[in-house]
Amino acid sequence: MEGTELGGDQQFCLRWNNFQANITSQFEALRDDEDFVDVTLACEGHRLEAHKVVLSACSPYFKELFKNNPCPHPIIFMRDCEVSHVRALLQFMYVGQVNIAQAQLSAFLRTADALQIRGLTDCSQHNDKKVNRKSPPSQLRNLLSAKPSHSTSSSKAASQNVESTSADDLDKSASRRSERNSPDVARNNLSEEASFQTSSQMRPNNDDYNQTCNYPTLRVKTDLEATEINNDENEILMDPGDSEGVDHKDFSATDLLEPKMEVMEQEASDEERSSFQQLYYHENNALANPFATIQGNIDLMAGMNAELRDENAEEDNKSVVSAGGGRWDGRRSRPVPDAVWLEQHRRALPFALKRENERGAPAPRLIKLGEGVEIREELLRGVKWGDYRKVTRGLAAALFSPMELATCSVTGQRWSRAGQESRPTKPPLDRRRVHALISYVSRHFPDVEVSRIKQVLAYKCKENCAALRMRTAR
DNA sequence: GGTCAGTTGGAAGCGTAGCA
DNA sequence: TGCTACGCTTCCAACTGACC
Repeated sequence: MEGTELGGDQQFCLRWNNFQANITSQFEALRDDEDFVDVTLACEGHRLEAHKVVLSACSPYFKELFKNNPCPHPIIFMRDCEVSHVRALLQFMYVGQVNIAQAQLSAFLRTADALQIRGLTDCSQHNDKKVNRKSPPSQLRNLLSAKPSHSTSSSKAASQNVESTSADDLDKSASRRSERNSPDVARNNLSEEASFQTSSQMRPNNDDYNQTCNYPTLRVKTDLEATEINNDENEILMDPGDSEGVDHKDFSATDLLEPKMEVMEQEASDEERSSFQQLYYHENNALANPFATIQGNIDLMAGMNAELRDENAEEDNKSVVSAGGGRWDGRRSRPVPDAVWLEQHRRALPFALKRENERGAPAPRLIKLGEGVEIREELLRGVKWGDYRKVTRGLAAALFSPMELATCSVTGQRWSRAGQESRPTKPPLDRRRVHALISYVSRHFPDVEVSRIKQVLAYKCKENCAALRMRTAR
C-alpha cells in the first residue's frame, strides 16, 4: 500500500496484487458457468455463449455492433466461420491466450482480423473505419511470411528486426499500453518488448513447408500477460500489441474473407420488443437478397420470432451495415449504396413478403429452381435468355450476393497458388444454390455440359473478386 | 503417370457513360 | 459526333489437386 500527499489529505493507493489474474479467472468462470451471458454466437450449428462487455472490450467491431444494436440478447449467426475458430477466439478474449495449430493459423487469423480482435489484428486500422481491414499485427505477419528456418541465424535476424524498432516506437507502444495497464505493467512491457524476439521456430505460410513439417503450436498472448520468450520449440509466445517499426507484407485485398454474420434477437419480452429495434443484419446481405427465400436461410431464422420479424423488417433493412460501404448491382461494378441495393432486393425477404401480403399487395410468385431454392419470378424474368452463359450469369447474380461471389469459389477447391501467394483458399459457394443453378440451366440447355456452366460461374466469381480487389485498392 | 476438373491471370471484344 | 475511359462478357491458357 502506498500513501501520497495531495492537498494536505493523505491518500492511499490500494492495490490488488492479483487483480488481473483474478479478473481473468473470474471472466473465464463466468463464461464456463454461462452466468450473465448476454450474447450468443451461432456457428455451424453450435451455440457459444458470451458476454457483450468482453467481446466489446476485445473487438471494436463487436463494440460498434452492440452499440448500434442494443438488443438485450442478440444471436449472432457467423456464417463461413469455423466453430473451432470462434471457440478459439472466445478463449483468446477471455483468457488472453489460445493454442492454434499452425495449419489453422492463417484461417484463424483471417477470422480474427475480420472480427477486429484486439491483439490479433491491427486495431488502429480497424478503428479507421472503411479502411483496409487487412493486416494482422506485424509479428503475426512476420510469422506468416518468415522463411523456413530452424537455425539461430533467423532468430538473430528476427531479433534484429525488433531491435531496429526505434525508441520512439517503443515509447509509443508503451504509452498505448499504459492506457490499458498500470504504469508498472507498461514499464514491464516496454522492457520486455525491447528484448522480444520472434522465435526462429516461426513457420512460413508455405505449402511445401506445410507438407513436410510437423507444425508447432502457436501460442499467442495478449497484453494481459507479460511477453516472454519460450524456449519450447513447439510454442511461440508473442506479444501481439506492437505493430509498428517492423517491415511487413500487407495482405492482399483478397486475403480478407468477411465473416458473414447475421444478428438476430432471441425471444424477447413485450417490453423489450417495444424498447429496441431488435432485428439487424450485418456484414452479410444474404438475408437481404433473393436467396433469402431458400430453406437454408429460413433455417437460420428458425429461432426468430416471426411476429417480431414482421414488425421490424422494414426498419431493420435500413439498418444494414456494410463494411465495404456499398454493393455492386451485378451489371455495373460501380458501388451501389446499400440502401439502394437492399431496396432492390428487400421484397424477396420472406417476412417482408408476409408484410406485403398483409397490406393487400399481390403475393409474388416464386419459381423453384431445385434443391429447395426458389427465386422470385420477376427476378427470373430479369435474367437474359440469350444462351446458357447469360442465364448462368443472371442466376448467379440473383442467387448470390456480390460479396459471396467475390470471396468464394465454385467448389472451394484448394488452389495451390493460393499458398504461394499468401492468399487463402476461398470457401465454396453454397452448394445447394450452386446445384440449383446448374440443374436449372441444365434443364433448359440440356446440350450444355455441366462443366461449362461451372466455368461460367467461376468466371463470375473471378470478376467479382477482381472488382472487389479494385475497389479495395482504391 | 495420365486424365479430369477447378481456379485464376490475362487478353480481346463489346457496350455505355461522360466529355469536348 | 467522335473520342476516351471504364466495366462487362467471353475465352484461352497455365497451373495444380484429386482421382484412378
